[in-house]
Amino acid sequence: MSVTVRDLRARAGAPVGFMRAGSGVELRRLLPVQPRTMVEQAAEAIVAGAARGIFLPDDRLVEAEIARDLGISRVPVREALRLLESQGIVVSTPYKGMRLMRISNRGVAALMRVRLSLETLAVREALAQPGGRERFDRLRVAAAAFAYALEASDPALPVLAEVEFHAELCRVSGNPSLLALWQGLARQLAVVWGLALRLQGGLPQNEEHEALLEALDAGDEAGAIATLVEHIGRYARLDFETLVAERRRAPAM
Amino acid sequence: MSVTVRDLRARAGAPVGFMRAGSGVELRRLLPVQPRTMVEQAAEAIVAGAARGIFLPDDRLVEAEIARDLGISRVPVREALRLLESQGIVVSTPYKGMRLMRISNRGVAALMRVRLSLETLAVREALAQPGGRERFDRLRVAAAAFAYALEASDPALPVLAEVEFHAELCRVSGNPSLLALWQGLARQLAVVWGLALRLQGGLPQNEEHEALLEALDAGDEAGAIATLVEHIGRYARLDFETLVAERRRAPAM
DNA sequence: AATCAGGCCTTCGCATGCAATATGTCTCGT
DNA sequence: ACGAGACATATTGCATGCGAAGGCCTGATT
Repeated sequence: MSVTVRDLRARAGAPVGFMRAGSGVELRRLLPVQPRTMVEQAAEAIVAGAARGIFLPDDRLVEAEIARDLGISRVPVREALRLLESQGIVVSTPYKGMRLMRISNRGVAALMRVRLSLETLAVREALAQPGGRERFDRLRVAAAAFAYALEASDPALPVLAEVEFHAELCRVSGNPSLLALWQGLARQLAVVWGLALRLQGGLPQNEEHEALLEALDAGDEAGAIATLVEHIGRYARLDFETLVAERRRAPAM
Repeated sequence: MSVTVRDLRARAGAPVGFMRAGSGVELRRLLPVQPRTMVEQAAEAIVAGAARGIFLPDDRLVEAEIARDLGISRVPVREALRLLESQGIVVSTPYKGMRLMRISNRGVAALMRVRLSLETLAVREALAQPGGRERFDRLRVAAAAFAYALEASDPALPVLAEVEFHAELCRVSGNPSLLALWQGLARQLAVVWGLALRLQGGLPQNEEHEALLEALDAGDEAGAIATLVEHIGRYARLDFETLVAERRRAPAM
């Protein structure tokens, strides 16, 4: 039990956007420090817990339990859960509590189609943005970070880096609505990917990032989109349902 | 002040999904009644208030004030605001409070591009669904409801019906992720449309719904998407910034 | 033996209260 | 007069507590 506490707290320090400082605004030395409220930390801890397999899909998320583990009261936990609810990570039934999102193969496939649609738009708008190839520098940094994360011992790091790479793609599109929407999806993806962690072939390859970057540099919209289709389509072919079932039988795996 | 109370409470009864019972599952007589918590009602009341012009873009949303107006405590209001935050309707700065989303012409245009991307996917997936033309019956109902709402005295009704029509479009796509994402956008759209209420040309025309339905019936994907582009592009050409400025000078208008 | 009713227990929903932070104002010194 | 510092107020963030709804177990009844 106390392991869960440590785990959640530890993860809270390495959230989805863990590389924000590195890949973000490099020029401004002192980026404005925003006070991190319990709510955000709780939300990130819950997502991280799900991505880590501490919570499995369709598991019940008991407020009091999470609050105890995080060492805070139920109120910020509730708010965090609400936040996650409208992002589709948890589903709430009044007076019955919250559960982690269910994962079905159909659901993941549908999710990936939506995601592909958003990222296709991101590619189009990124290419339509003014500026030269230096627009994509941050994307290059993210790709490098991903390659680096692949070498790390922690299998969760590539997942985070992968999320960050695609977040950058949406960011360079210059469309704030697009980015916001994608951030919501990213958390769902983090949960899904958490399952596929140890699956060979589940992790994306760095070559695909490079290929995407090359197509972007060349202004090759169709090529970039084709790369995306391939890159994202990979996940839609995995069998998440049996993965969940296995994980439920052997939680330690 | 007590006007605000009444207004918010009244609107809480006619939320964005106000026609859910009518356009929803017709066959099952008794659809399961879910207890409506204060949080949902508060969220809908806030969105409705924004769509009504009670709150203008970038206005501060003081928890205690809203709680007083709604006659509830601050806790559910906070949760509602969190919910809206992750949908982009309000932006929160820790210890400084929540503000309603800002509206800029660029922002609306970007939002509309994202929306168009989602609805394009909706059309594609809806056409790919099995079944005959009866798949779109609910869409037809929504279109009829919109036509009916145009005749109503309340200028807010067509906006709600318009939202509902497009929500149906996403629903018939059979893609739950797509629908969920769109629902989040819908609330932003409700706020934006609230501004354009009295603008001639701001309201959509029913003919476009009919044209879309015809194209869908014919299985004409390109035609349907072209209609959507036209239909949605209409909004991107409005000048929301001066609209907000005018509204702020003459709130009673 | 199966079923249904009743009570208990868990958990959620919301209210109240206090601490923490920001902001406006006022005074004081230069 | 102008700016800096300190106080006062407004508002948010979080904790605690109580009532309410749902689930479960037990036991009585058919």
